[in-house]
Amino acid sequence: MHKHENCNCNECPHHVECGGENIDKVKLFENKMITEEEAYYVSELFKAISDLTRVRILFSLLAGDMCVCDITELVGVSQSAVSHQLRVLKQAGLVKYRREGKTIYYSIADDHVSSILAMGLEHISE
Amino acid sequence: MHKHENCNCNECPHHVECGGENIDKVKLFENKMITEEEAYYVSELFKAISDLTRVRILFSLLAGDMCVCDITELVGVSQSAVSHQLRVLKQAGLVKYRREGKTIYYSIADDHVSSILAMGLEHISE
DNA sequence: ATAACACATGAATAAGTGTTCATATGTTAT
DNA sequence: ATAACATATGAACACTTATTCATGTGTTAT
Repeated sequence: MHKHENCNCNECPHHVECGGENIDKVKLFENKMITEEEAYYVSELFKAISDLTRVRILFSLLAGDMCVCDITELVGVSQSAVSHQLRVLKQAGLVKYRREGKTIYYSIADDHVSSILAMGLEHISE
Repeated sequence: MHKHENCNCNECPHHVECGGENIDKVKLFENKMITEEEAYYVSELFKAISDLTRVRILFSLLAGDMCVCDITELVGVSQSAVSHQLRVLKQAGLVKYRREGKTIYYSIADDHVSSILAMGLEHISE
């Protein structure tokens, strides 16, 4: 870390003293640090649960498989909006689907997803 | 549910047949359904973990308390950006902080947050 | 009091996101 | 084949959001 003036630029970190005491712990942890790629996937995962409509869809599906029209009715937005959001949830691996004739049934992808949802609900209820 | 033509409007749900078989389960579940308010808080919670920078900040803090300048160095974005995102995390109740002289130390708010982060990381590692 | 430091914040801008509207796709019944 | 149904999708628009830049606030040392 080099000497500097009071600037906020990125290349010239503007702390000298505080870095001294913690820098060892920092360096130590830098190896175990989550990778950029992992962090990205984690953020994408939670991004899929960060929208009101998608959350309502997911909690609806906790009751069991459900077709798009039922979800639409439960959530109370347009069928188109539900379809768009189901695609996001599908791409995030949070839901899966099966076709039965004209109807397509969506469901929670696995128990892991249920757990995450449960933790979220639990967390806000404190 | 009333008779309808082939329209996509919200007031005129366009399914007749598929509603028949599932509508009981739907009605049954409508009572236990997550409230709009709960869903909103859940979505806000996960929204706070839905950004790459914030995820990297949170996983950094899993190593222990850390001052803003160390976080800035670890995450590799500007100090201003880190401060802005720390505010989001603080408002979401995911981190807390304490002041020691000029330095402000941030830390994970509680074990619940750690659990949610761990589940996220675990989920993407499959 | 002044200067340097550690951090926060307001404004502005660019990029991303969710909904609606219109229409397309795939399925079933006639 | 045609019509009706269940769902998906592309384009457009309003809205949100993350960063940067400049500056402000609070603290410590001189």
